[in-house]
Amino acid sequence: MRSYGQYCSISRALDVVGDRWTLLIIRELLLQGSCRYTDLKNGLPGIAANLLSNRLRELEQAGLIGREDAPPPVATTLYRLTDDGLALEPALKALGLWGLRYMPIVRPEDAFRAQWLAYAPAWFVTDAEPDTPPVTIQLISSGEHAVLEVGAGQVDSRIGETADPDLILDGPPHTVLGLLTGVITLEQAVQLGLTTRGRRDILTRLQPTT
Amino acid sequence: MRSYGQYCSISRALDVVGDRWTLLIIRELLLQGSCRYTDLKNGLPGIAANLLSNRLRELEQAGLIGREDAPPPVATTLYRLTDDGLALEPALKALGLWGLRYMPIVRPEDAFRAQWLAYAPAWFVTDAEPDTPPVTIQLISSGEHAVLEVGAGQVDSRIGETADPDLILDGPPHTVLGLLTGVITLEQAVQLGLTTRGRRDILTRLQPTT
DNA sequence: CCGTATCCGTGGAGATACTG
DNA sequence: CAGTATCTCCACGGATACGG
Repeated sequence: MRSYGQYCSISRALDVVGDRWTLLIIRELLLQGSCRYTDLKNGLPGIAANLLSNRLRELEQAGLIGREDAPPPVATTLYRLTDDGLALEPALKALGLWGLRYMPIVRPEDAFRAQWLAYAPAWFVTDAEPDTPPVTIQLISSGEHAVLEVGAGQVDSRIGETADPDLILDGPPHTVLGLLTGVITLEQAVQLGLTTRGRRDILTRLQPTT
Repeated sequence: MRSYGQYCSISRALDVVGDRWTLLIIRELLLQGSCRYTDLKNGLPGIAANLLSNRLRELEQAGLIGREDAPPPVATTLYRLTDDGLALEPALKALGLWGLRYMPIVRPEDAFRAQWLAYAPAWFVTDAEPDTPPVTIQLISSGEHAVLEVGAGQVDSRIGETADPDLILDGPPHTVLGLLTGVITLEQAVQLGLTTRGRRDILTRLQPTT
């Protein structure tokens, strides 16, 4: 990217990560951890193959990511964030928190991935009842699955399914995420197509970051 | 900007502010407050005039900035951030904090402005001795002037000059900002061209955000 | 003087096809 | 699977000219 040519830490940051797609590549590496080219491409629907290659090379030169050879069975290249790359997490969180205001806008053609279903509650929601026994919530949306573990004041998440969750939330992405992040009420979510099964009462534990 | 087409709050945020120059325009409006086209152009060295016009129009449509007519004497248009625009401050702070790691890299041709000298200590430094009487530091660098007020656990700043500061720091941008943000020591700063006048001892109050 | 509009050269983005 | 090569096209940047 062409430098802004300004002695300011914001413009210096954007000199490095201000290019199109760059911060989303960092996002995927944060969410997925060490992963392959194909995993990245899959987590970045819409990116061109050559652009992903270019960005990975640039990010490696900038020292934000590293490549390593995967263990024998697979024998491919794995990409992972360096410490400098990991240090972008607070910036991505702040940007994502700001972006929540646009999540009620529905664009049916938008792509959706399980890891995006998982990270939003983990990053933007806390457990308001730390002394109550932990509970598990199964999230289902657009065929993507994620599991929330709510307890000890924390909300943890992972992609996938769990047996015997305390609550199942199933509906279009904007209903599940809108409910969890506090931009719509349970009644509105149900109206918009959310179905629930299990202990609806535990939803009161979820406290969105403001 | 072309949408990323992903249902994720980070990509939604970047759909709005991910274009080149956009976040730097927000930065200037945050630092300068309500200001004129020319003030923005001056705070964004390197931007093309048409691009600034386009971005201002896009940002207005996105609801991040508003225009208002200035009071009679000047009779020009003033631009200011809306609440949605102001809400980007935490994201810019997080990005700027990350970008500090690149500030020791000296690029002599970089532009420099008083407001960038002012915001960095206010955003990234705290007062480690809240119960000690407040002190004033005059910063001078590349012909730009800023004043720091350190006290009550806070660091406030403004552009300009003050009479009778407790300390004057004068030197190249990377020495003044490097010293204040804790990336170099006083000895290193002096070695790199910083000159001081007054109470050097008050520098120990300044505690960089990690 | 303030702000916008136009023209043009260059480079990055995007789509597709292809290869080890 | 993991990229590379090629092509088209738009966005950016720079200069300049224009309207309030």
